[in-house]
Amino acid sequence: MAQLAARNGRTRTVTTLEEVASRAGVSRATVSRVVNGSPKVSPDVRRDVEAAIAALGYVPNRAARSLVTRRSGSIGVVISEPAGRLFSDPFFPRLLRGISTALSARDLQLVLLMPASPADTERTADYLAAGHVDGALLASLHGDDPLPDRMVRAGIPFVVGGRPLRDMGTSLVDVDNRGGARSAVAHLIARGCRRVATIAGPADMGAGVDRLNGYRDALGDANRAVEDRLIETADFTHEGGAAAMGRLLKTSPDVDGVFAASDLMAAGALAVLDAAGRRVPDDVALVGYDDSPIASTVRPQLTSVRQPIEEMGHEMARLLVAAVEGDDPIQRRVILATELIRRASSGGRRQP
Amino acid sequence: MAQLAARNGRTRTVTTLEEVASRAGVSRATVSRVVNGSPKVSPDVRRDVEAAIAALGYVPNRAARSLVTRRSGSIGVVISEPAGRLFSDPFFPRLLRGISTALSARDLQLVLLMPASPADTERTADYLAAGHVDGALLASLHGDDPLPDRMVRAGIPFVVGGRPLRDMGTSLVDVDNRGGARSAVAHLIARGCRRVATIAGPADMGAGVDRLNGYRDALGDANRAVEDRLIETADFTHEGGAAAMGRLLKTSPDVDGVFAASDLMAAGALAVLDAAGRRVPDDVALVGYDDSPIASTVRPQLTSVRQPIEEMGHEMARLLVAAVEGDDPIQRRVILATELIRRASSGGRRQP
DNA sequence: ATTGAGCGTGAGAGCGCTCTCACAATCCGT
DNA sequence: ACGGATTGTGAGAGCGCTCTCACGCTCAAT
Repeated sequence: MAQLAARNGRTRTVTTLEEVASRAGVSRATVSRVVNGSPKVSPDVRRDVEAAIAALGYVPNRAARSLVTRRSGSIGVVISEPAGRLFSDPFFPRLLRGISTALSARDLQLVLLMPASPADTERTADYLAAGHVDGALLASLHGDDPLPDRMVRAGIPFVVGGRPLRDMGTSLVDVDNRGGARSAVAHLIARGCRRVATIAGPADMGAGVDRLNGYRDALGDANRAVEDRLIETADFTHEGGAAAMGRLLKTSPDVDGVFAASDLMAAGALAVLDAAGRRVPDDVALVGYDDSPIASTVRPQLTSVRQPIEEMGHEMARLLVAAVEGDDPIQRRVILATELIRRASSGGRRQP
Repeated sequence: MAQLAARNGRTRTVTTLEEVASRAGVSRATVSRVVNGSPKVSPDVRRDVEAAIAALGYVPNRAARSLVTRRSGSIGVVISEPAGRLFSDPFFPRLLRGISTALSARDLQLVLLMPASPADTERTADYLAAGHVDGALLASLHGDDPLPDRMVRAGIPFVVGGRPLRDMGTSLVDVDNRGGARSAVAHLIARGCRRVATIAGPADMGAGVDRLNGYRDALGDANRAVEDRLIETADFTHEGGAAAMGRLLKTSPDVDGVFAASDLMAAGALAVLDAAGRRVPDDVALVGYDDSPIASTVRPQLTSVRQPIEEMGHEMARLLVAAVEGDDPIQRRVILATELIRRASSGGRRQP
């Protein structure tokens, strides 16, 4: 066995195919076949080889394998989020968990990339384009992100999570933001709200735009006009939501229902309503989005739209693996359904 | 240039050292020296080679390099957290961000591993022990995690983040949980609280134990006795904190100060105090821990202990890189300072 | 002039694996 | 019993890189 002198004086032993082969009395090629599950190995030989592998604790060397197969066995996951949502919302841990379980089932490594600056993004793009990974998952792209273009040019398969504003027709997994928002607003209308306002997300993010459209859809469904004065835009944060609610109370004191495009904004709105002496849900019914932990932390607890985030990660990984392994060049788009979670802030369950 | 037929019909070109060498009119070895920054290359040759590299867009093949250097160029980061804290606290995104920036500056890949079950943990251990990474970072180990043992046996360098309960004397980075808790409780005492209770974290986690000890320290500093009835244990969650506060109000209605070992528990306690008609901070002053987003979301905002989490990630990476690259077998332990953030829940800034 | 050190460069081996191809052994149908 | 298909196995090339070693050159010291 090769003695690999570790840098700290300890010694690590490494077993090679060759050694397994000689112990089992077969050739390297045969051991390779056993390791890779080829069917063309007789049962007795297979048994002997497996015994030798177990006895020696053999583990294939990934680098050597990659060198010849031209596959790295790893997938890049890019999270290019400038701290804001990254640090206030458990979205990314959940997404990563979903991706991780799907990839490890395929014995693929998850290489995490978190560019923190435009220069970083450039380096990330270089890294991915250099072919160091077999494919990439791009989460929460912002408007002008150069990554998709670079990937296309480099010919690296990738899947985008969350619809980017500038949709390029690439493979995509998203949650049904529009449908979720629509059901949230429909719920407020069904509950009896006459003036339903919305605190929309940023207009430069797919989720922001889609949820606003869902709001419009629901009003249309109920044959109501969309009034500009009832639409305020914020940045998904607590402070932004509070400010937007303040503006709303000033311009439209008659609102009796608010759909906030994130729980954080809903919480901010809640604080402002509270301070203004408006009771929730009696005077103003409130619905958030994301069903984040904060939704069940504030009082009253927030009715909110739950998204299948882990499933989204799963699905992204599944699509990418299909693109990498299969000869399937088809662009696929998956939209996952959301679920409205009814809590006290909108008067709980729908009143008949 | 080698034509690499991508599986989707597109074609990718790959440049090798050999091609760069022939274009620059030198040998492979010389190009290798330029790429790796060896000083033994004459300026003119270096210039020619660099020009050829740029012209061909050459990028070294990591697999081939790994095969001979016996370094993978990647670091495993293990987050073995069973969903609870993972999804409610931005701890991990921040830690990952810190680790990521430190590693990418060294051109090391971050391979993320998120075992979701004991079987998964076993596979993760196998993976790491097989030497597929140059080292590992283990975040938030739980009591009986088999990882450290396996790593030691396999001779893979690693650094632990957050003191595990069963401390094995390995390299470690932690925040000063004990000191942070101590300063939080000292703050309550200085503010004039006479009966300071604590809602402690789980006794099977280092952070839980350390923060409880910090509570004891502060009482001792003030020459006060530690009363068991003033110590309730919970699981770091909102619900747990609420339940603990409920018990506390029943057994010790005279409490006028509470130190909760997490913001989530503090928020739960706040809701219960509210419901019980106790005003915060006037009747009961409250301090949390983590300075998570929720601390500034609830009303009144929570005084809390802020931890330098990104720095923790940085430091972990730094230590590991030193262990991997240097011939430094020394076990190092770094404890990072915390900071008390004063807000309304404890009456704001210290009253003179 | 002669030696030796020093420096830049090239030749070539080899890292551990996969995969093609050739070959030997077995099987079938006639 | 015989040719041809089928099956399991081994030999060997080669993936792209690093690294050791030898070689030729220059230059200072003798």
